[in-house]
Amino acid sequence: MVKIFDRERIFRLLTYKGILLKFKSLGFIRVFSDNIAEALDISSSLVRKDFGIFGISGSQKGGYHIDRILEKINEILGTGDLQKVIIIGVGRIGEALIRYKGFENDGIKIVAGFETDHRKINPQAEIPIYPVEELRDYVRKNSIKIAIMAVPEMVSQHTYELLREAGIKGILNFTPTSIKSSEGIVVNHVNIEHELANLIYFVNLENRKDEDTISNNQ
Amino acid sequence: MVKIFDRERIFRLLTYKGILLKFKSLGFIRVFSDNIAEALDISSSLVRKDFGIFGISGSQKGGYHIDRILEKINEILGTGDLQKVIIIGVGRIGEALIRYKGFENDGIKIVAGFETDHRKINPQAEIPIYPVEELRDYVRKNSIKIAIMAVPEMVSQHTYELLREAGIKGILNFTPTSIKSSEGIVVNHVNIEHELANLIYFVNLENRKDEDTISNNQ
DNA sequence: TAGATTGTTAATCGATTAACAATC
DNA sequence: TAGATTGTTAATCGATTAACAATC
Repeated sequence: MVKIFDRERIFRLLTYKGILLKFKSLGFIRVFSDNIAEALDISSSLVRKDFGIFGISGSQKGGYHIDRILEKINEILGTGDLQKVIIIGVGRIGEALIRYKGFENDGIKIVAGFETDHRKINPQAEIPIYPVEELRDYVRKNSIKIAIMAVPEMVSQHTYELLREAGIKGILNFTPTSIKSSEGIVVNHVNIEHELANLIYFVNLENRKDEDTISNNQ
Repeated sequence: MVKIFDRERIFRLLTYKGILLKFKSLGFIRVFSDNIAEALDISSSLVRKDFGIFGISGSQKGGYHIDRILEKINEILGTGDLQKVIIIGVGRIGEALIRYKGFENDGIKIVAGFETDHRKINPQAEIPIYPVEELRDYVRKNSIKIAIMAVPEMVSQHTYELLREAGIKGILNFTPTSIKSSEGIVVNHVNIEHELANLIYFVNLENRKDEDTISNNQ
């Protein structure tokens, strides 16, 4: 049986990975749940609970072996064989992502981009840009499962259909449109407007709290 | 007293806003909690509960007035006066964000960028790019509270200190480094690697579940 | 041994959902 | 009136935390 972990826990696993790599680079071999907790501003109970759930064990004397945790995390995440990802829509954001180095840490590689604007097509580039017409064939030939969607809002629904028909199983959606994911397709959203608006809300809240405090003192 | 809503609820509020603007553009004047729930794949109980918490009321006959919900949402979010945001780090991602139109919907405007690379400085541009040395003055003179951090990972901690000293109150962090937010500063992370890795996990999970099903049938 | 940490259980907390009375 | 929807209460669910026995 495959255990199913929820989104938050998996995110936390990725955060553990990050901080453990940092600890490792600083020369540490082992960590206590407390070290991780403090670095990430969570409780050590939660760290131990997570590790328990993920089947990561330590010892009462020396805590946890960093390398052993990392191995286990990679195993759970299925890191190992390189994950090939394509980008559909090579505008500003698409291009920024294509050029972005640093996915390699997690065994992720962006292998191609797809565009409707013919001026951007460039099959000879290091990361080739193909016309969207070739999407379907490319996805099948290279058994691509993951796509990043970075097209204009207007065509997002249509693009979703294209990806679905091409056989894509997971989409990271940079479009502001919320897409109802259908049968067997996972869609995750990255909505920068919402992130900003959320941040602004909490910053203004701090202000308002301050004002409250002041008026309460009067 | 200022009510404090949690992160998830505020995000949902933003999603409500999006779908309601869509409904409105389709000519609708009113909605039922059910319409919203179905469009967003959540329960109508939750929609009504949220609305109750946010002080949005409707009628048993005609549901909710879209415009009235939108007004209330904007009121809660504090939309109205334009929110000025700066970007520190004008690399690929920073540049993509600077050029990105579409924040205006939420009353957000990127007003300036800051860079260490002198070749990128351009104070005459539509959205001017200044040297980081001018950050502090600019932030104070223009009472900027929000910054987007899009610098290389190596300098993220240092950049955080710069922003804090300049008086920034909220940071949207595009860096993979997890920053422990200190006194009175809100830090939100956008970690595209993690988003991708998370997506990949869930897609692979679907596969593994399928395999399980097959092997169970044998 | 004394002290510290893991692993785990039980308690707590909070968010979502179900259900339904009140209302139009 | 009959039917449908809101608003709200109580039930459920699940995740986090506190606490502590077991262990090194």
